[in-house]
Amino acid sequence: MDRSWNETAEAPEDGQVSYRAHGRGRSARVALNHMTQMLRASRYFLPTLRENPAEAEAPSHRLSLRAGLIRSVGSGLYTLMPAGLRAYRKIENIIREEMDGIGAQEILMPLLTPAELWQATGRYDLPELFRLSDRNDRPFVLAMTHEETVTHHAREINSYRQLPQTWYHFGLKERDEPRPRAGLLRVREFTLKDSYTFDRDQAGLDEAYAAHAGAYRRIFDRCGLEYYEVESDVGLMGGTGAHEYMAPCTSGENDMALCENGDYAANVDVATSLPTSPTFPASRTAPEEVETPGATTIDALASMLDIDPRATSKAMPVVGPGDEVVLALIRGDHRVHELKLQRALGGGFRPAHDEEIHEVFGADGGSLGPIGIDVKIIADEALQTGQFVAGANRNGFHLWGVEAGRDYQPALVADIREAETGDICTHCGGSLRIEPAIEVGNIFKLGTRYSEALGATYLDESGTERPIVMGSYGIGPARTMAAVIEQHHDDNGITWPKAVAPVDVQVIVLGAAGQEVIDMGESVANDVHAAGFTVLLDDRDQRPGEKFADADMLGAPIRITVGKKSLADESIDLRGRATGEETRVPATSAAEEISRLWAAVK
RNA sequence: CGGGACGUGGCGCAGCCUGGUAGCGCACCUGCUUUGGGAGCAGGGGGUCGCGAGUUCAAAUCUCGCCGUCCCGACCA
Repeated sequence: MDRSWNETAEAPEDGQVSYRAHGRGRSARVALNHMTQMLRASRYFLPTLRENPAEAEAPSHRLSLRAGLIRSVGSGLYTLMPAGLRAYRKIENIIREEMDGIGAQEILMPLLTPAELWQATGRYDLPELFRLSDRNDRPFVLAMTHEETVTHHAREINSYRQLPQTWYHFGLKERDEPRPRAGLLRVREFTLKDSYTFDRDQAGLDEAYAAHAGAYRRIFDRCGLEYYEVESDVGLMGGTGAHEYMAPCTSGENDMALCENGDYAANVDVATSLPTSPTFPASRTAPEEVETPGATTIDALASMLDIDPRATSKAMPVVGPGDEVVLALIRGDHRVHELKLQRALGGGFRPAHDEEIHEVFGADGGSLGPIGIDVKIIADEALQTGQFVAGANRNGFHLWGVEAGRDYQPALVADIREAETGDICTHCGGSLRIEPAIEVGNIFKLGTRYSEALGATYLDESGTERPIVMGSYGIGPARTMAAVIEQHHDDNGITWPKAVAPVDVQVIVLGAAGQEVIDMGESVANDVHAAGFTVLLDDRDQRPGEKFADADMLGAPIRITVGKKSLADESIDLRGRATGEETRVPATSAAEEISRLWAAVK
């Protein structure tokens, strides 16, 4: 068998009893994993749209609505319609197989959760958390993730002999998102495959983590997704390491830095890179004042002095932790990355107000610099070498030749700038580019935060009580489905990878061509179905154009056309959705030809 | 939470400025013709114009309030 792996169990030669799904009183073909079916468009609820829905902009959002895969119930709330659920189940099955493959055990935890568990971990007050009460006023939450619940269960683990464990489930999550967007890409309710590992120590966690990374790569590979495994910020959860699986697409919410040579990929929140080198003006032995009337922007300054904007520095006064005014200093052409600066400051910050700036610097924004002031300076790494033109802290003036270490002493030199396209890869010297991507999965070394908070401990060989070392891992199957659509579509609709397509083959019977053509279409569809494929037979009384358009929209990997022409020479037309290649084959060899073509399509 | 836009049959929209019969295209139902890339003709069904107040003889239209939706940003275990 050269079909995708999860389908061997459904092949006709497996000897299973075959039922037929459609039509009362008839039989449906049932297999262990999922059914291959013979679906009839005349009876299948596939509400395709002829026009673009006004509310949908992202390609996956637009196409899932137009192909009849999803319908909205409210902001960030979607129903998967029959065809949408079929694709979703394909992805779910792939995930389940790979999780089982690394020895993970499937469980199912409730959505409704006693508030105590969340109070115990200090997460009860998260703004995204839906809170509610029962009739006796007992507080509950709708789980937005299941660390609390799973750790509650891990309290039953007592001995090192019971470790390691890996548990997973496909569970609903509820999140009061500030802004749901783009169809399935960011929603308020969704099913997450979340898994949790329990180990004795960091080494065990490292192993579990690596196993998950392997499984995740296989999952996304099988789904036909282009993705990058990138280091990510451990965020508010703390923890000792994390990666995200990022699928590049125009609708992506995160920016990634990618090396042209493929040896570096990171979320810009944590990306490190080297800036391109400026062309410096003649160096000075000491800072030298220059009049720059009205030049309060880097562009204006650079053109007035006729210098490379990269040879300037830019000052951003902020009020950091402890209400202290701090000067963040970066190169003129760079942008401060807020999260990085926040990490360097050790807490949140806000831009300083105009009055605060004037009081501390004696000058206004646009003329600020690091010299002659009594303020803590955080300088970006890019300013370490070279002489830069900096603000003089005197309106209308700048300084030539300002050098870190010689002319001012930064309290801290740190990477606080946004990586940008054109930066140099620290690994290989290649060129980096920035691309948007959507996060389809993440893996996270939690450590002992939850086990300590909830008292999930075990006794080691020496009888010492230790907290269980945990990891958590998530994949959103519906978001993955949306990401697949983002990456696999054209002007006419979705071009599904075969492993996740809602149906394998669509058979179009053209027009009211008469009973003979209909019979031929039925016969071909039955043959192909019997060969182990899910078939959608378009037996509707519709115009050819509409049937072709719907077929393109839904995007089954292979389309078969049966029409008048077929009667003449007993032939049918096979067309690959993604390639558009069409071939004419004898109708009697349909099943055989489809199997052959199937092996070739992606 | 800040900024912007929108809410009128299932879908896409016009009408609103300048108050007076709720309209168009698609879809839907019936009949006839048609059928290899979203048909034609004829007939037909379907709308508390988001909700609530107010102004007015009269409100889809003007005023105020609320709700909802989308987009940008902030945020995002």
